[in-house]
Amino acid sequence: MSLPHAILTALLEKPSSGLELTRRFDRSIGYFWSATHQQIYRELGKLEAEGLIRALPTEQPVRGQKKSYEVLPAGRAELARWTAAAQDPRPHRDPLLLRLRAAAVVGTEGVVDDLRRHLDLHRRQLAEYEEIERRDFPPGKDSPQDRLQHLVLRAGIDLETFWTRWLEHALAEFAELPTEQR
Amino acid sequence: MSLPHAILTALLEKPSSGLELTRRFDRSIGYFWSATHQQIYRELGKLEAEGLIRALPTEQPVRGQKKSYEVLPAGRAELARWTAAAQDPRPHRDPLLLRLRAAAVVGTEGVVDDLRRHLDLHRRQLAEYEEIERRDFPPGKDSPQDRLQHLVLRAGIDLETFWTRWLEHALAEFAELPTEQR
DNA sequence: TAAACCATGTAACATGTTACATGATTTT
DNA sequence: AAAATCATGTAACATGTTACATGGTTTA
Repeated sequence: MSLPHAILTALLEKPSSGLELTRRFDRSIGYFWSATHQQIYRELGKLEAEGLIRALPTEQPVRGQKKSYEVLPAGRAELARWTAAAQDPRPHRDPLLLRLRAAAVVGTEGVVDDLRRHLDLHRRQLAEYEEIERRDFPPGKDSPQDRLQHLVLRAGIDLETFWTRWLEHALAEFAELPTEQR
Repeated sequence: MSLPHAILTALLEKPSSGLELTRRFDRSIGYFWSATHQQIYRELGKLEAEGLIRALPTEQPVRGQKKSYEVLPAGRAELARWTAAAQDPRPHRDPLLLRLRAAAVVGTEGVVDDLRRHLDLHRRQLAEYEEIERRDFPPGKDSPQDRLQHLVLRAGIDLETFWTRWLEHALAEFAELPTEQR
C-alpha cells in the first residue's frame, strides 16, 4: 500500500495536476516508485474521496482541463503515520534471475543478447544518477533534508553499480561456456 | 507474466505437489520470485487447463489429497520461448527508499528503528546465502549448469551486501543529524 | 484544416494479498 | 477425543498493466 503515500509525498513537495505527477513519476520519484498515469488518476480520485487531498479551486473544472491537487491536514497525518510505522521488506521478484534459472533447464539461447541490452540500460541509468549527483549534491555541507535526498540517490547509484558489475561478470562467464551451451 | 514460468521451471527441476512448490517458493526459487500458496494453486489450475502441465496419475485424487504435477512438452516449449525472448527490465518499487523521501517531508520519527531492523534482516539473509555458497559451490570446477546457478546466487549475495552497506551508511548519517531531526 | 500533442479519464484484465473454508492425517 | 498440522482450495479485494476514449490546444 505505497502508491497513495508516494502521491502524498509528491504533492507535499509540490501541488500538481495528474499529468505533472505522471511526469514526476517518470523521473525522480519514479526511480524507486513507478506509476502510470492511469494508476495516478485512479488513486487521486480515491484520495480525494477519502478527504486526504483536494482539488485546488479553479474557474470551471471541465473534462480535459488541468486540475491541481494539494494535500489536506488529514493527508499529511496519514503520511506521517505510514512513515513512522514499521514495515517488513517486500519479497523481491527479479525476472532476469528467474530467466537464468530457467535457462539452466531449457537452454541459454537468446539470453546473452538480453544481458548485453540490460547492461547497456543499467550503465545509462548509472550515468544519469551520477550526473544528478554532480549537479544537485556537490561536495560540501548539505542541509539535513539534502542529506536524506542524497542518501536515497546513493542507493540508486550503488544499486546500478551492482547490476553493472554483476552483468559484466555474467557475460564473462557466458563467454567461457562451451558454444553449444550458449 | 513470470509466475507461470517460475512454476514451469520449478516443475522441470522436479515434479511436485502444490504444497511442495509452496515450500520451494519459500526457499531457493523464492529468493528471486516469491509466491504464496494461493497464487500457486490458482496458477497450477490455469497451467493444467492450458495443457502445459498435467497431474501425475494416482489412485483417487480427492480434496485434501496430495496431487503432483509434471511439465508436458508444450510447457517446456513455452518456457524455452519465454526464456529466449527479450524482456525489458521491470520498474523497481522500493518502499524503504520511498519512506526516506517521505521522511524528508513529514519527519523521520520511527525510521531509524526500522532501518536497524532491516539491516538485521539483510545481514541474516546474506549469511544464509554465504552458507549456501560454501555448501553447494565449493572452490573448484563447476559444470555449466552449476555456473548458471552460482551466478544467480552471486547476484543474491552481492545484492544483500549492497543493502547491508547502504543501511550501515544510512544509520551513520542519521547518527549525525541533529536530535530533533530524528 | 489536418496532425500532433495535452490532459483526463474508462474498461478489461492480470497479478498479488488477506482472510477464510474444508477434509485428512498426525500428535497430545 | 481434542488440537495441531497437512494439503488443497474459495472469495474478496488491492494493485498494476494494456488498450482505448474524449475533448481541448498547439503546430505544420
